[in-house]
Amino acid sequence: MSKNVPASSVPTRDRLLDAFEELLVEGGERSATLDAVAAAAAVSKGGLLYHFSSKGALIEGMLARLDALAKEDAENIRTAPAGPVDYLIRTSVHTGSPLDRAYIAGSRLAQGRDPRAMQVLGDIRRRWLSVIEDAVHDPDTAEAIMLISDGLYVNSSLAEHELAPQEHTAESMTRLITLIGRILPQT
Amino acid sequence: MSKNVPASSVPTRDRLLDAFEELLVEGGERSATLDAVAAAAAVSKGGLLYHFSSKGALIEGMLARLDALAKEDAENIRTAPAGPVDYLIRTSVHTGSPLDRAYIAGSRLAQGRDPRAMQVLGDIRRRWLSVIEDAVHDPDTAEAIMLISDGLYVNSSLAEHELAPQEHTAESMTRLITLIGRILPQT
DNA sequence: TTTACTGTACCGGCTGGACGGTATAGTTGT
DNA sequence: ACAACTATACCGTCCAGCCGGTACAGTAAA
Repeated sequence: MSKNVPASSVPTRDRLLDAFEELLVEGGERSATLDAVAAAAAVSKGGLLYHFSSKGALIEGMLARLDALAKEDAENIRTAPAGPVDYLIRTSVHTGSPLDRAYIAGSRLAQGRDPRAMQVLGDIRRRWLSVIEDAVHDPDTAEAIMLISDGLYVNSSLAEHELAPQEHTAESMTRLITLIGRILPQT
Repeated sequence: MSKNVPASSVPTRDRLLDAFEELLVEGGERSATLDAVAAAAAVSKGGLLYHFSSKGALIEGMLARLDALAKEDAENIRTAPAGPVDYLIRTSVHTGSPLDRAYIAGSRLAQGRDPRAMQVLGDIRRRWLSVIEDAVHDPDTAEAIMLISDGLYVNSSLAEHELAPQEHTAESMTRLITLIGRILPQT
């Protein structure tokens, strides 16, 4: 009955957050019930409520972790060797990174009209846009690049589970970035 | 012989579909319950189930109408006086048109992982992409334009109810279209 | 033209299951 | 001893789907 598995090197709290995100990504808001989250994290329902006293607390915990990851990422974008635009576009297709998963999970909640999730996602986008604006020195160009990034995210999200409208391969991303080069202000 | 109810010139079936879409758009998947749909359409629950024998049937009815609207729209894009790209981009921000509403409603279901909704949305996107490809004669450029369109849709959807990351005005759309002009293959 | 019947459109109460949350008694590792 | 759980039972609410009605329009034979 006991899980003495060494898998529990990860704290239960984080495993619960991971399970919550996974359920949101795979099955949408409706499937992410407290019972399901507890089961997926191999924790009893009581155990879940020990760490997060309500579903709202679970959501806030998840959004807080997303926000922290996004802050790190903004710094990665700013200091990327190949440049912010290259980095942003390439990381806009899902790689299965913690930030990816957390971001999609947050999107699911935002689609469910959760105001906290909408707030956090809005903040993250503003942060990214600001970094790109600093890099390209033109608001309209920055906005266009952000739109492409947004589009990639959405498509990647739909494509994740079969039936992609189009594969976004490394080569196609390179061609896309070349194309974006044409809208950058001439230096 | 006249209808004693002049207000409901719209058939009940369509009013139910309208109400379903509205609830999906405004409140997400969770709020679009059968009771809520019936109430919003000023019909009893029994009346709803007379027209749509299950929630699945309601979803399928909504998606069928969306698909029909999208087919008309693809034709509008192809034959637009200002050109397909101009038309596609300008109609990617929400105007409150029936297609807009239906499309967002479909997106909500797709985020909830409904395979029928994902299928329909995928078909629609492929149709649009195909029209743009015919217009710009380059797959990569067409894909980039579609990504911007996707991005506009998502942002418009988040912006709809307060807290837009950025207003998308008529002027900013014109500037965006000018920018897109730079990635078109030289003629 | 009355009576009997049929189909369409709709009402509203009910049930069973799922979900969020509470409670509580017991267990395990440090 | 205390924190970190497990296990189980329970409550109120919400929801999808079901069912027994009602109202009425048309139709058709007597």
